[in-house]
Amino acid sequence: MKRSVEPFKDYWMLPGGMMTEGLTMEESVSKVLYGLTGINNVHIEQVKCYSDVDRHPVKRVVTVCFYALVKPENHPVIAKNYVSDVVWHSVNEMPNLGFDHNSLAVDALAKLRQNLKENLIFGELLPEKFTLKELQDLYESILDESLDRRNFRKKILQTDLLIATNEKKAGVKGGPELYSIKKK
Amino acid sequence: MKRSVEPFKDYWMLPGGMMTEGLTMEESVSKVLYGLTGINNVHIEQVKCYSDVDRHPVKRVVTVCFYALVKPENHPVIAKNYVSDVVWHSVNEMPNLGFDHNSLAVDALAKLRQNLKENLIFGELLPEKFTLKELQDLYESILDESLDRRNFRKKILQTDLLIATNEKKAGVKGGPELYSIKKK
DNA sequence: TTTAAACTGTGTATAAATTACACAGTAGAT
DNA sequence: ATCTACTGTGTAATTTATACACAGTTTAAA
Repeated sequence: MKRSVEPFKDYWMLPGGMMTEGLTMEESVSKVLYGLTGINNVHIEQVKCYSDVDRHPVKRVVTVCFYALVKPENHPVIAKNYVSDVVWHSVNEMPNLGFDHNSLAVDALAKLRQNLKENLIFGELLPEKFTLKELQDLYESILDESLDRRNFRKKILQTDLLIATNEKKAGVKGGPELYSIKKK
Repeated sequence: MKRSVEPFKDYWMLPGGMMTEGLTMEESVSKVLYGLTGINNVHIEQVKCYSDVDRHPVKRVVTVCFYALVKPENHPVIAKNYVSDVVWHSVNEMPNLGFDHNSLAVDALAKLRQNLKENLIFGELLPEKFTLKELQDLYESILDESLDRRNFRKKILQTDLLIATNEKKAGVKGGPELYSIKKK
């Protein structure tokens, strides 16, 4: 989002704000995100805590960074509060960010990739039931590499994280099987 | 350490305390650790932030957990402040801890293992120059599994993280080569 | 000083995991 | 009815991980 106040006025930055008394960090993060962008009800994951003394030029700010899994079409963004603009940037073509947010973005992306690979956490980025092609497309866009279709399918199925629903997805040629995440 | 005040009086718990104004989280952690146990000048790594509203029964406490790499013989411990005893417990025979510190301990151990494997971070747990045997012993005790000596040696050498010093360790049969961590 | 004990350093064969790759079948679009 | 775009599947080749034994060196003990 673009910041409309000093310091770092007119800089792009990640959405951020204060913790709320009586809420957990996670609840506060969701509240801040909603308050600045209108994005609501999304899955978040903790990245890391930043506490350098001078990371904010005016006052002392300790930040715990989270990333959120947001499907843009589900969440039209609205700039609110001290924000003049909210825009989606490709992770490969990001502007320079204010504060130390370049570091936060790098760390968050690394954590996202790790979580996708190790735990298959993708929140609402896919619907409840999805095809292996859709899952592979998600992997490829997040990891930014292309994967062999047969090997991907083999590997993902033998992890035993998915269950076949015995339904086929309509509207797509080939009539692919729909899968869902196995709940433990 | 054993706590001498309420709440959780006489419970075992991990050393913990308040952040100091003007210090980073890392500096505060070192100061707290020193203030409670006398342990000083050790490598620390961040684990995770905990913010459940009721994790402390009396007041609201948000904690960022760190682990430290401490070689006990280098740091005789002294119970200070509100601590009645400081003792080393094997990770396999730990008492039940007060607050939510059982969770913190589990998460910290997992992070330590991950950091050892992925980044070969072991702080002062080995001397500047060490033998492959000493490194393997460290791996085995932290990971709690035994490793094949030849395969370990092969694997660790091909990571290119170590350099041979062309010195041999005296006082040990076989006259093993000393290695040190390659600084980047 | 000789001998024993405890350790170091090394290579190869086997098993397991990962990678590369092609074609027949199905559903939608024309 | 035909074309197009997609799905679903197996095997061979390569890479990586595992299992395993013996000769050489140094210290400690006799």
